[in-house]
Amino acid sequence: MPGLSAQCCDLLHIRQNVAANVERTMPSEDALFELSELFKTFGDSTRIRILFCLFIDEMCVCDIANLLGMSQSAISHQLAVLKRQKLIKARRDGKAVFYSLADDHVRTIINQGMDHVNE
Amino acid sequence: MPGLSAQCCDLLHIRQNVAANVERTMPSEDALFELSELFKTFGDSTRIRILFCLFIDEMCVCDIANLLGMSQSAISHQLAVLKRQKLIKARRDGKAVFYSLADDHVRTIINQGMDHVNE
DNA sequence: TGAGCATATGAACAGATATGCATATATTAT
DNA sequence: ATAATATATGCATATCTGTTCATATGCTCA
Repeated sequence: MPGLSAQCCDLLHIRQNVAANVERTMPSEDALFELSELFKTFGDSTRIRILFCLFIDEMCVCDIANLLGMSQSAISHQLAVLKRQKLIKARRDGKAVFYSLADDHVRTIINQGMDHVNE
Repeated sequence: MPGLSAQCCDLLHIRQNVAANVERTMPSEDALFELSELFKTFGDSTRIRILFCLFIDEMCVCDIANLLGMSQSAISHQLAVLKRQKLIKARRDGKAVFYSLADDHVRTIINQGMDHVNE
């Protein structure tokens, strides 16, 4: 097959249906972007530690900062990231803002990741 | 309570058991590192697209590069990242190296993420 | 052995990102 | 209103990361 294997091994051509299946099952560009953004959000140990705090109970910024031994600013920045991704929600009570998990999906995803790590 | 609320609201002190529960359930530093590294690996749309390819079938580097319209080098680098995380495995067949999913855990985690995105 | 193809890899660079610092906003109490 | 506290946010920066380019390695065939 001259011409077909110009810049690649021609093994793909042997299984043409594979390429079609990839095309069919590959999510849209938007979905791929959102998916990777979601995982990127989990891909930072500070944010993961924040989520483990919120697994226990809702907490204000300062509580989290104290528990994790980090600055208020660092925590607030990361809470903003988590909120932008709709993984957590905020509730103001006087001067304090209490953060909590947006839904239990978050817990499921993290636990799934933990399962993979623990083995 | 003078002294106790020096650098933070003292709300945490009201629920002392919360702090204890956080301590108890927070994974070790090593586990947190591995967990965030795992999610970090999923946090790139190129790597996710590679995984969606491998959901269909094992593939050589060049197949993937062609399917995704990216350079051989870029794909090879990302395959190395995925392999370092033990998410995929490699099998050499002559000049080609075929990559495939290491286990079905990968599929589960990605699907879980997709569920969260699709709603 | 040498040519050619598939893949791996190191260096460099551009773009992203987590944190600290300074400061703004919001709420409460005096 | 003023002060004090809790949080948010813009900017600067050091670090990390994805891609490209050039080249090395590994395999096959003539």
